[in-house]
Formats: sequence, structure tokens, C-alpha cells
Amino acid sequence: MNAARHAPGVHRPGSLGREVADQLRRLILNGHHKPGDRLVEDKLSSELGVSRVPIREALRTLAAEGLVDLPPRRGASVTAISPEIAKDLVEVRATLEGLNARLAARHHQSAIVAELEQVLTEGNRAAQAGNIDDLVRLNGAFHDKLAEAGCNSILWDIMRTLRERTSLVFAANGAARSHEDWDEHSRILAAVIDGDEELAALLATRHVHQAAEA
Amino acid sequence: MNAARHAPGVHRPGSLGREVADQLRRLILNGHHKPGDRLVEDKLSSELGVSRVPIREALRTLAAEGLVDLPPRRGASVTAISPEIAKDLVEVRATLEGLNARLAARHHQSAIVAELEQVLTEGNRAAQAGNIDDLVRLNGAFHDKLAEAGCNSILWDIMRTLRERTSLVFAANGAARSHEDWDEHSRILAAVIDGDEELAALLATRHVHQAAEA
DNA sequence: CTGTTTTGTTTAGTATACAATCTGTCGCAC
DNA sequence: GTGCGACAGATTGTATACTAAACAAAACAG
Repeated sequence: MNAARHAPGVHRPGSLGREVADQLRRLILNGHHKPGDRLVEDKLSSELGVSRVPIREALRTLAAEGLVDLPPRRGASVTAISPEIAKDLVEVRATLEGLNARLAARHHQSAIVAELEQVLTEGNRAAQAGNIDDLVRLNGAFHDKLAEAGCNSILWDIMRTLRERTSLVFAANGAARSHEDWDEHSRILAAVIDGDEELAALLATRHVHQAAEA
Repeated sequence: MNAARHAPGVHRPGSLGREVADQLRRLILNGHHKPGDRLVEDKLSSELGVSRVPIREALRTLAAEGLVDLPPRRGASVTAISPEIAKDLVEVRATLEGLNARLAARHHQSAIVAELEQVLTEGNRAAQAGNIDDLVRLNGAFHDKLAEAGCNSILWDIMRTLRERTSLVFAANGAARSHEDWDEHSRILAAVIDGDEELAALLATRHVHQAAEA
């Protein structure tokens, strides 16, 4: 039952539990498992072809990240985020994106800034073309790299989970705001390059709030 | 034969893994396990009298909270926080305490504010008396209740883990700054009661930064 | 129709076994 | 004496099996 015993594709043995967690995280964020869906250990176990032990560890991990709900003896389900919680989420995320943009402007990592500019042009192109898949991917990439540019590992980690949970709520936002989105991205990046901490923070915070109103 | 299960004082089985996590968390924050100490599953298993499974779950939980380090195949150890990470931690925590104080000033939960005033007077008394244990406890209580007053569950949760990790670094701070500490607490609370969001945020942020310089 | 009982499903926990891998130490060559 | 590799022990990672407890839903009796 373990066909990958001698797998040729050098799976770094980074622990099955982690791989399962990554896999499940992707499935959830893809919308493959929707909020409220039950995640039954046995089913996942046979679906993913591993025993229940790594499944349980993965579920614990994702629960800690806030992606799955795990009530004491009732099994796991994909977290369903209430409107109030969503508001809380946005409030915190907006503040932290602001802090991060401020830090990015302060530290001025030219390598990452270059990558951000790259993503920006691609994003603008995708916004013109209206390619939704690319838009989602590039939007993630932009915020990801911006988070890197902040050079604060604690902040980076928190923002990652916040972004995941946010995308769980505002899932199929689509290309409606894509033009404004990338316009705002562009202005944030400009402020970061200028080293204008205040402006970068303000724009990033406002960006989150505005994006959330949809 | 399963009608009534009202055994008195039976442990509410809030899941063993959770209890173990709580217990371990306490042991770590108490300094019983110091940063860098290895946490061997077998040892914990026999020490706490449970099998390895709940232990592993607890370790995952604590790893997600940032209290233990859990490299792929090398076992768990209490997180050792480097000076740079500590700086990052303080930066984020300061920002979030600021946000939280702002929210507390906005929402104005009179019940919690009353409790905060209670804690404040006790804290001042302890600062006079120089009772370290009480100071630590009351300091925790103040920040705890202030976090509640913010009425943002996401923020509350993040701040909890940040506070735990902070206390892991600035462990034996002692009563050196206790006077300034409680003076600042008092001013933060006053701003919250006034509904002065800006001032509350500013004071709370500065409080964290100043407390960190020791 | 209502309230209780039974049954089935699922999670929680324990025990055991074994594979994979890491760590440290010892001996050997240089 | 120092450096390097091999080996052994320790420890984690994974699988499997089994028991117990909780919950939900169906079956049933009144």
C-alpha cells in the first residue's frame, strides 16, 4: 500500500505529516474542500494513501493555522468564517500589512524590490487580459514577496496565515477590482522604493480595507 | 445503561492532547524547561503518564504557537529566540498592542474596564510591595484583559502567542521597571476609558517598546 | 407524535513494531 | 594530536490493530 517505497523522484523525507498538511492546505485554498466540509480521517487516509497518524498531525497543524476547525470529539471541518470574524481578520491584516510595508520601505531590499517590479508588470498585464488564474497567482506572489521585503520573520509567518484565512472568505473575488488592485499595488511599491514609510504603511493598510469591501 | 453520566469531578475530557499542551506550555513558561532544552517524546510520555500520540499532538500545537522548535527529524526543543527574532517579536507585538488598545478604546466594554481597574490597583499595590510573583501574574492579567477588551478574537489569539514568546525572552525581568510599568498601564487604561483611540494606541505601542529595553 | 433506545460511524487514546535518520563516539590513518 | 569515516544507540516517523468514548441518526415503544 506504499507504492512510493523506493520512489525515484527524490522526495526529501521532510516528514509525511508536513507533506499531507501542505497538500490539504492546497486542496482547501483551491476550494476543493469548501468551508464547512467535513474532513474525515479515514477518507483522507485512503484518498491520500497514508495512514491516519500523519493525517491527524496535518489536521492539527492546519487547525493551529486556523484553516480547519477541530472541536474536541467531533472531527475536523474546513473553517467557516463568520462575517464578524472576517471583520476582525481584515482589521488585523490591514494593520500588519501596514507595518510590513513600513518595514519594507525602511529596509529597502533591492533584490526583492526588483522581483516585486517584475510581478507588478506581469500583474498589470494579467489585469488587462483579465486572466483570473494569473491574477490570483500574481496577487499572492505580490503580497508574498512584499512580506519578504519586510524582513521580519514573525510578521511574515503571521501574515501568511492571515492571508490564507482571508482568501478562504473572499474566495471568488474575481477580476472585478483587478484594475484598482494593481494600481494600488503599484503605488505601494513606489512608496516602498521611495523609502516613504508613512505613505507605504497607509497605502497598504487602505489596500486591504478596500479589497475587503467586495 | 448509559442514561446519566454525572460522575462528580471527573476530568472533563477536553482531549488529552490539549491538556498535555497546556501542561507543557506551563512548564515551559515557568522556566521548568528552558530555551534550547530538548523535549524527548518518550521521556515526556513517561513523565506525564500518557502515550506518545497525545505528546506529539501537544508538541505540534506548541510548535504552531512558536514555543517549541520542531525540525523534521530531529525532535522537539524549547524555542531559543535570537536577538534579531526578539526584535521582530517586539515590533509586531508593539503594533498589535497598539491596535488592540485602539479597539478597546473604541468598543468600551464597561465590564472588562472595571476588571482592568481592579487589576490596576492591585498591580500598583504589588509594585509598592515589590512582590515579584504577584507582579508577573498581575502584569499578565492586565494585558490579558486588555486583549479581551479589544473584542477581536483573531487579534486576541495572535497576541496571546506573542506574549508567551515575549515572556520566553524577557523572562526574569523582575521588579526593576515595575513602577514605570504600572504607571504606563494606568495611562493606557485612562486613554481607553476616555475613548481616545489615538492616545491609547500610542501609549500601548510605546509601552511594549519601552518594556523591551531591559 | 414524542421521547427513549439502539446502532453505526467516527474520533481519541494506547500499544507495538519497524524503518529512517540523526548523534555521538570510537578507532584508525595521517 | 587532528581529522575522517564507520558503527551503535537513541529518537523520531509511520503503520497497524485494538479499545473506548462520544455523537448522530435510525428504530422503536408508548
